[in-house]
Amino acid sequence: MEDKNVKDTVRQIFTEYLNANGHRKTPERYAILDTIYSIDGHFDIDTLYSLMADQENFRVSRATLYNTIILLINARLVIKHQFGNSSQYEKCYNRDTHHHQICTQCGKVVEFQNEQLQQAIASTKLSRFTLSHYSLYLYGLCSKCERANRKKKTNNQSQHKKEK
Amino acid sequence: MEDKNVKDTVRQIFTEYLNANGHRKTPERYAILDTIYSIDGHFDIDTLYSLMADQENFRVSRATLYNTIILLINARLVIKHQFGNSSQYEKCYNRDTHHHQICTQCGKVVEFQNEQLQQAIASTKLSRFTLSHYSLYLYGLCSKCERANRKKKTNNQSQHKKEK
DNA sequence: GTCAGTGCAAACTTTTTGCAACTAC
DNA sequence: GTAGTTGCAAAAAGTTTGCACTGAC
Repeated sequence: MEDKNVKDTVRQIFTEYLNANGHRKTPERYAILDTIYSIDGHFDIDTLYSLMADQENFRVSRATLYNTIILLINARLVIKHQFGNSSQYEKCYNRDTHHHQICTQCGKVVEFQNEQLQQAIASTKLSRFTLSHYSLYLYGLCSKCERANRKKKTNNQSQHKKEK
Repeated sequence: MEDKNVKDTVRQIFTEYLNANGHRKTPERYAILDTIYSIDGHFDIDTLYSLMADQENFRVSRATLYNTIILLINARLVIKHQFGNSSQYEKCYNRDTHHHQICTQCGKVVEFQNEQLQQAIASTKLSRFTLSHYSLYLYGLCSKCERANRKKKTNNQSQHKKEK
């Protein structure tokens, strides 16, 4: 039931945000918010689009998704990431701060937490800037790809020898 | 002349990279590398394209720019960022590690350095992952936009009062 | 001489925009 | 009733791809 509470809370936050900014409270907007808060991890617009069509049987256009997600970002209920080709989003209310570890080869994204890192970032003094949120992306090779590369390299070398 | 040295060095690193991977050493590739290393800060493909056309009077197609920049990334001479709409790149040889402060309103990007942050990130223990590089983006409002917003908000409120 | 690399244009993908229809207020 | 929203389709923006030609090896 924890989950239901979160959904109710974010709906309320969204309502307040819409009121405060003179936006209308349309069913589309709430349906989008609900769907997003039932997704774990990252998603892009296309995934969200299919998900809503399939599960919620509430069809919204892509244009509306783009419009609404901007509102949700401003309401601090969603954050936007930009790894890979398309923008990725994720819910951010009641979520622990986390960082992203991205494999430059296979594109796999792993989230991790690190108290010390968070602390270091939060305590950074910024001049003439009001921090709202941050993203830390660590790029590198996941163990799987690293192993694959080692294997490939060995093969290449033996091939080179053969050629010569 | 420091600058010339850097350009020579990166050209050499690139040559080694191309040799090691069986790629050809075309004039286009070196012209692109040279142009990139004469740019301070970030650039996108389009900027690079115009810059080469205007200044270096060496015309290369966008396709070649995309191809070459992938090689440069692999050679660790360029890194890729993804804020805003188009991918941003920057040279990375002989540059101090720095972080990015991005205004969510006007899109302005400011670089800054912070020893403590760097240390914290570098010393983070990662499981099953080989770190190659990282990006820290701090999102928020620059002082200019913040001031503008305050002004706007005040105006809106007085307008509301009038309407009522 | 060969094949990787290039330029060009077309294709593709993601996001934005213009406009008519709709509906929350 | 009216102005903010929506859906749709077209357009824009960024990137990738196919193909014929070129030039590095």
